Amino acid sequence: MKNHSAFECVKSAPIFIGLDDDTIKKLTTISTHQEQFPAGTTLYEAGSDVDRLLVVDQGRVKVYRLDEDGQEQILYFLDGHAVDSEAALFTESTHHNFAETVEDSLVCSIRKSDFQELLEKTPSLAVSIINAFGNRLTDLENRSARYGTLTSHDRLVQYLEDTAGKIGSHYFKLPLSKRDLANWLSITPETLSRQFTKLSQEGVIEMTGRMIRLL
Amino acid sequence: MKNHSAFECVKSAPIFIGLDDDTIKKLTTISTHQEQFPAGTTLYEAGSDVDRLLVVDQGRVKVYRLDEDGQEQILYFLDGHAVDSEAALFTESTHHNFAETVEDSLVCSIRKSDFQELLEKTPSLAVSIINAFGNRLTDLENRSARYGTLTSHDRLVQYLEDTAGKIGSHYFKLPLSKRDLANWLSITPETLSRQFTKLSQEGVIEMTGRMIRLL
DNA sequence: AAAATAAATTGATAAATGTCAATTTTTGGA
DNA sequence: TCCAAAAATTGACATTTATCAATTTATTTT
Repeated sequence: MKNHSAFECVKSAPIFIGLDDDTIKKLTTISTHQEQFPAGTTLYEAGSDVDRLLVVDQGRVKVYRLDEDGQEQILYFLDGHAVDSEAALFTESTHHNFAETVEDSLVCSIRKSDFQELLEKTPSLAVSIINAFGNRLTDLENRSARYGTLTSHDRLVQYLEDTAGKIGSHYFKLPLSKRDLANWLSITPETLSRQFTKLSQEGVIEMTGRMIRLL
Repeated sequence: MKNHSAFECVKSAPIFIGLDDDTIKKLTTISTHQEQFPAGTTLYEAGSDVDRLLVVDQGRVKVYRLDEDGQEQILYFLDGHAVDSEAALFTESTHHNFAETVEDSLVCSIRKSDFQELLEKTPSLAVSIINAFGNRLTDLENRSARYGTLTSHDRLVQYLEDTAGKIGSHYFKLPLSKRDLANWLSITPETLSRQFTKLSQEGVIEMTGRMIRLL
């Protein structure tokens, strides 16, 4: 795993896009250096204090919560250079969700208090964050609007098309286990498996293990 | 309909909670005075420019989009003193959604450019907005996490309990038409009707028209 | 590499939800 | 108040999806 500098880690985060290098440098000074976590590491748990802002430099982090039956409900994934705050960096004092790496990941973090202090001094930073939150909101709105009415078949097609678009190729490896994917699409693993079979029969995809080719 | 002053309209908006009166006054100076719209008025359409921030003082506004079949997908409602920005006040230049009053409503608005200017000068305003967006995000996350796996029966119960909680009474009038409610819960009106019948039989509610009593 | 564990698939069945059509109820103007 | 239009309800049926159980395939671990 390539080890970026803390500066690059912060600079490449979408939430900080558009900030001048001076501000980035200020952010870097208050950020911890990168830490490496193996897949399966819990980064925070429901009930723990929200004391820092996470920036995922490399890898993938799954944010989820547990329902009454102890069932995992995946809320979203953090990948690329995503920044997590659980949308609660300012109001909430405790986490409501769980965050766990699903791949080996590099993560740097910024302490909440340091961040708030800097924010008060740097309005352009605030605007960037509002933008980033706005984008997350838009994503979620899209998801709930589209996935709400679609059949499992169409939800899967949507997901595959979205993923191909993001990755920029029609041939890719599923970035999730099929279990997690089923959870993400709010269907059972059995139904997912059947829809994959159906899509193969329909000639929409070719699938070998976790590799998918969209036709 | 009671006609608040523009000051009260702005001050009571959750997004601006915690701001000192000076900042509120500044906001008031750049906000338009209240406008009254009858139910069914379209406030903006997909494709039009995002040029102002809406503050709903009284009434209810439905924000939705149209899918390929021309079907309405309700994204969220703005009521009480909610502020809409379509989460795109800074990044997007055009609306992706439609907004329509579902009750006679009082709305005041703030021009985008004026608002951005003030924001640059007033860090505490930015923090408030980040909080408000964060809350919206949390709401949406809760919705998609909870509603994704629940049956239509349980989704309806959840909704009724949430609504009773918000209104602060176990006896209330549905703030939506049953059509819109079905859409909101991602089920058909027929299924909704059957679930209402079932809840009545189970003794969970008493229903007369749009009046609901939660037992 | 073999054993142990977890993940994925498949089949049979039950439960939930959507669809279509007919009717009743409600709502909003003339 | 009455009438027309929209909304809500109900029934019969088709479709989708979940559930449970059994098996096969992957993935870890020793």
